Amino acid sequence: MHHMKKYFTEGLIQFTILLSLLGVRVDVDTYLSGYFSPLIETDGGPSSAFIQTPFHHYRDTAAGYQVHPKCPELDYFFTSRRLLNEVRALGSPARFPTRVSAWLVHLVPDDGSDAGEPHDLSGDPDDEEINDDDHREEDDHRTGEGFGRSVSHDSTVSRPCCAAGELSKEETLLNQVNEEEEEEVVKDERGQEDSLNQLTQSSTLEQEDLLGSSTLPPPLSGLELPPQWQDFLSEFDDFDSMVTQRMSDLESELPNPISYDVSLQDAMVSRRDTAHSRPASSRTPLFRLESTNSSHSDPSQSSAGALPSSLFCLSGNSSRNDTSPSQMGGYLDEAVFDHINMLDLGNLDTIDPQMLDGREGDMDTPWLEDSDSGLSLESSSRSPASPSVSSDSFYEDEGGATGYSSEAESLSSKGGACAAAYRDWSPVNLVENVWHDHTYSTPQAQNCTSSSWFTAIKQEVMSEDEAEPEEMSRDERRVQSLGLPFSAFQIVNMPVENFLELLDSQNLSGSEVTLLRDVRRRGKNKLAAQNCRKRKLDTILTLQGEVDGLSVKRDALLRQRSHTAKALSAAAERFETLSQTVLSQLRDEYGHPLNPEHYTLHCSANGRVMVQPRSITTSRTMTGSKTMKRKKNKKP
DNA sequence: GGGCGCTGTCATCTG
DNA sequence: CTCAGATGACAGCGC
Repeated sequence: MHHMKKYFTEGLIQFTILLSLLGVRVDVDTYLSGYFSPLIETDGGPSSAFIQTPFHHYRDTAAGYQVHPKCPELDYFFTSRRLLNEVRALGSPARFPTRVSAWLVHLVPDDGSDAGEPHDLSGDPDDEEINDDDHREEDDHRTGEGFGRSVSHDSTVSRPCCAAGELSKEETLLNQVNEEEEEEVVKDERGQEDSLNQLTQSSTLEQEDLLGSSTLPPPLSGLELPPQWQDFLSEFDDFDSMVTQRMSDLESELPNPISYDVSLQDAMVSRRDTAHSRPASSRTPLFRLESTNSSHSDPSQSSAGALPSSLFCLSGNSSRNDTSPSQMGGYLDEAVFDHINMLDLGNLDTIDPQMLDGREGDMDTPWLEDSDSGLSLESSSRSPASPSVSSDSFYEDEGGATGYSSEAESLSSKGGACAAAYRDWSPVNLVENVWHDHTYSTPQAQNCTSSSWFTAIKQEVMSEDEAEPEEMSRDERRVQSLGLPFSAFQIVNMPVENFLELLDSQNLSGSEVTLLRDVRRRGKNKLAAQNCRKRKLDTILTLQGEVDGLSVKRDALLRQRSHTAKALSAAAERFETLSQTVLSQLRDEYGHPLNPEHYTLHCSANGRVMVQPRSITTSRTMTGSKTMKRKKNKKP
């Protein structure tokens, strides 16, 4: 019945696709809701694909396990789904290039050779999940096997032209894989999982082994033992295992010495979140991912409607339309996003969403907001073309700085005037990112010619004059008193060549030149001082975190030492009790019971247990101590 | 009024 | 040498 429904559904989809190609829209969601994920028709015309928008549903049916893989009419469906998979794979930059290059090349007509037997991959849903999950996880490591398998599942759609020979062989082989082999694969994967689990448990086992090896020696050997000895030795074994168990308990009782490991960035993020009330939508992990992608992607590509830009559209809609979290989770793969967010790129969420949408920022954003001198903190690292801005800086710098780098890069790549780039700097972003920014580059207009720069700045000043004047600093007033069409902020942040050109072109006197130089120097130094202080605070916080972590670790070690000492004391006490019990049951050559005060049990290194007079051990200990003392005396 | 934190500024060093 | 950045020290200001 299940297969009949599947085939009927496939026929329905085929018919629907044909109708859609003719321009007739058919809603099959009502039927497919219980079988496929809802199909949403895109507006891209006949070439558009049916997209299973909820990625989680899509993931559950990934690789066509529940869809008949041999329906050529489903090419678009599979292609779109594969592309969506690639979009989702954007979370892992290492995966994306390989698989996209394999899928976007050309379409090979189906020769029917592999259309005979569909893979019976839809039989066991558990296997599907395992295959799907493992496939995604193993892509990073087992590119050959994982890729081959993925190709085999979608072999009716298209074939990768790169490494075609190899893949086609694998494909042919894999098409002949029967159900048993699939089960074996699943078993192997489960075995790998088990091995992984074993690996994760290995450390624990090693610890237990170490603890076990540290216990008392094995039972008596080489002695003729009476029945009482056998009982004693069995009890001794129990004691041995008890000590081991106790040590294991101690290990389990001990908490993780480092109960938390909060990075400075996390601390800064949490601090920022509490200190600034930003819209929640702009701080969601969803938005982080897209910011990350935007940083990775070439602006030209993103503007050309590449995959990242489509993500931006998702972002914009979701953030603007008040999408519920569940809906967000339905549209995007949190697993991928979490993976991305773990890449120390979380602070990219502070990029203005309007920037990501390619829209112009707030044109009336005042630069001089919170500084009485007019040289706002936000000016730091807000250059549209700072010398440090490069695509490589994304990987080298810390997140906040990188976010600005990408932002500035996108701005400069738009080819707009530098003034427009200045206007697009939202001061709010820097206020939040200053905790992450350790480059603290100053804004500069590197890519602008001098004339265009002056023009842009003058236009900006004109627009700025229309805005309400903030409380001006001394330097700001001094600059304005000179009648220059520049603010102190601009004088501070303009490139040095532009500044020199300004000094030459304005026919300034010596004192005026000195004043402008001082204004520029003070402004830069002010920013430097702010950055320096923040850096110092970061260092203090980092060190404080390290101190806290080390303190926790020290406490755990002290507790562990206490527990170990107690266990050792208990073991010694137990050993003494057992020794007395054994000695009381032993007889000397005259049949007299051994006095426990005069004899003791000695456990040798080879596992033998011998009865020795206490005087011998005492004398041995004495001689040993004397030898040690002699050696110590000889050393100096 | 003194303490404290923040901020701007200066001097100096470094790259 | 110039410039930019970093940093210690100091002063002013507000709480």
